[in-house]
Amino acid sequence: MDINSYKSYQKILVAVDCIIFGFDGEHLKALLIKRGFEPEKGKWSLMGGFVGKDENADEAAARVLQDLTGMENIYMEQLYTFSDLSRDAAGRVISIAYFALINIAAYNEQLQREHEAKWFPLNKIPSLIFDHRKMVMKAKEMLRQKVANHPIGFELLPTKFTLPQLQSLYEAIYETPFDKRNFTKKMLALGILNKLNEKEKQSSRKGAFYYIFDIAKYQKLHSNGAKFV
Amino acid sequence: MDINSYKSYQKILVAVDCIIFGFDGEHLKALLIKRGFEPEKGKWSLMGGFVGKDENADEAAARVLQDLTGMENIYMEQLYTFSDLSRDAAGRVISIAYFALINIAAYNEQLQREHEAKWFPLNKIPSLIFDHRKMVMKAKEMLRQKVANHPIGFELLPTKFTLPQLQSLYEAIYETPFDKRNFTKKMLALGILNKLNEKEKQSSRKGAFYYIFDIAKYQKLHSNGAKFV
DNA sequence: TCAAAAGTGTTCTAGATACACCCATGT
DNA sequence: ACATGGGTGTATCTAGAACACTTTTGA
Repeated sequence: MDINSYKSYQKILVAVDCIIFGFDGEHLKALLIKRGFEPEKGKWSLMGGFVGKDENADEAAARVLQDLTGMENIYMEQLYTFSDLSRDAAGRVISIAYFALINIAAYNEQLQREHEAKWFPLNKIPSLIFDHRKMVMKAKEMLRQKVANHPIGFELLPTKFTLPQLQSLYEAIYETPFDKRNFTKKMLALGILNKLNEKEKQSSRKGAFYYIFDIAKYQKLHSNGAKFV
Repeated sequence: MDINSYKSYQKILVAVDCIIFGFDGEHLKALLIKRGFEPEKGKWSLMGGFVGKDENADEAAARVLQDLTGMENIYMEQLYTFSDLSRDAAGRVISIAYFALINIAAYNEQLQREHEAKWFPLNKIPSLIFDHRKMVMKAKEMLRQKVANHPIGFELLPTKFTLPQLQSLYEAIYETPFDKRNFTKKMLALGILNKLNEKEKQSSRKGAFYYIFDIAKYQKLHSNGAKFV
C-alpha cells in the first residue's frame, strides 16, 4: 500500500476459471464448455464465473464447479492469477485460475449436455478463448508437481481402483510408461492402500484386485507430503 | 463465466503484497514496513500497493518493489491470491501476494529509513496486519520448495559468495544443519559454480574461496529444474 | 488351448548419508 | 603456538532402475 487513499484506485472485475481434470482410464482429460455468451460466444473455454461480493475466490470456484458438475467437495486448488491488461476481450478482468480433479465416471451426463461441455484429452485441447490455453498448461504442470508429493491422484479415480488403473493414471499424467513391478512395489510400500477381496473383471480375464486409498494411514504417516513418484 | 452479462458483477479493489526475503549471512529475513496510513497505521505490514488500471499484477509488484528497494530486476514470483471477505479492515480488497529474493547487502539504507522498513528474522516476525502473517508463512513454504529444484538461492547472495555462505543460506532456509563435506560435494557436482582465484577473509583467518553462479552452465544442463537439496 | 492382462523378486547402480582429520592464517 | 574456520575422501546404506516369467480365466 502506498500513501494514497484506497479511493483513488480503480476496482477491477475478478473472475475465476476452473481447469477440471478427469481420467477415463486411458487419457487425462480436461472439461471444456462451449461459451454461451459474448464475447467469443460459441468458442471453447474453461468454465468460469465472476467473484461475487459475498464470496471469496475459493467459494466462487466451488460454486462454478458445482454449477457445471453438480458435485460438492471436489478436490480443488488455486493455481495462479492472470491479470494481463488485454486478457479478456470485453475489458479489464483478472482471473484467478483453479484446478480441480474429479472422478470422470461420476460426472453427470445431463449437466454435460446442458452446458455443452466436453472432455478433451490434454494433447488435443482445441483453440481456447483468451489466455485459457496458458491456464491449462500451467494446471498440467502443477498437477504433475502435486501428484509427485501428495496423494491427490486418487481424486481422479473411483473409490475402488486397481493397481493397473492407478499406474495408467500416473502414466497419463507424466506421459511416460512406468515399470509395472517397480510401480506396484513403490505404491504398496507407501502403506496407504488397502487391498479389497474383490476383483475388477471388465478389463481382463484374470481380473485385478481392487484397492482403496486409506486416508487415515496417510495422514498418520506424513501430513506434509511423501514421494509418490 | 455464466450467462449473466459482465455488468451485473461488482468490481473489486485488487492489491499486491510483497514478501521480500533477504539473508544476512546468518538468518533468513523478511523486510517489513511500518504502515503509514489508515487503517492499521503504525502496525507492521508487508509492502504493498494497488494494481492500477494500466498495469498487470506482475508490473504492480515490480513497481512496489522498486519503490521500497530502489532495485530493478529483482527475482520475483507470484505466490497466491488472498480473497477472504474481511481480510482488509477497510473494505473488500483481494491481494495477489508475491515473493521476492534480494541480496540484503545491496539494500539501500536510505530507503529503509524513508519507509520505516526493517528486516525481521523469519522466526521473529512481529504481529502483522490483516492476513499478512499467512502470506509470509506461505512464502516461506514456497521458498523451500522452489530452492530445492531451482537455482534461486543465489538471488539471496552477493554475486561472489563462498561455499560456507551458501551452506549457511540453505541451513537457514531449511532450519536444519547440513554436513559440510556432503554439501560441498553436491553443490560442486552440479557443475554450475565457478571458483574464483580470490578469497573472502573477513570471517576466517584461512579465508574461503569465492564462487560465482554460472547461469549459462545451468541453463545448458537443465532448463526445467534439477535437485539442489 | 490360447490370448490377454495380472502378479511377483532379484540384481545392479547411483545418490544420500555418516563420519574425522589436516590446512592456512592472523593474533 | 594456538585458535578459528576452510577444505577434503571413504565406507555404508538406501532408493530407484532394469529386467522375464508364471498365473488366471473367458472365449
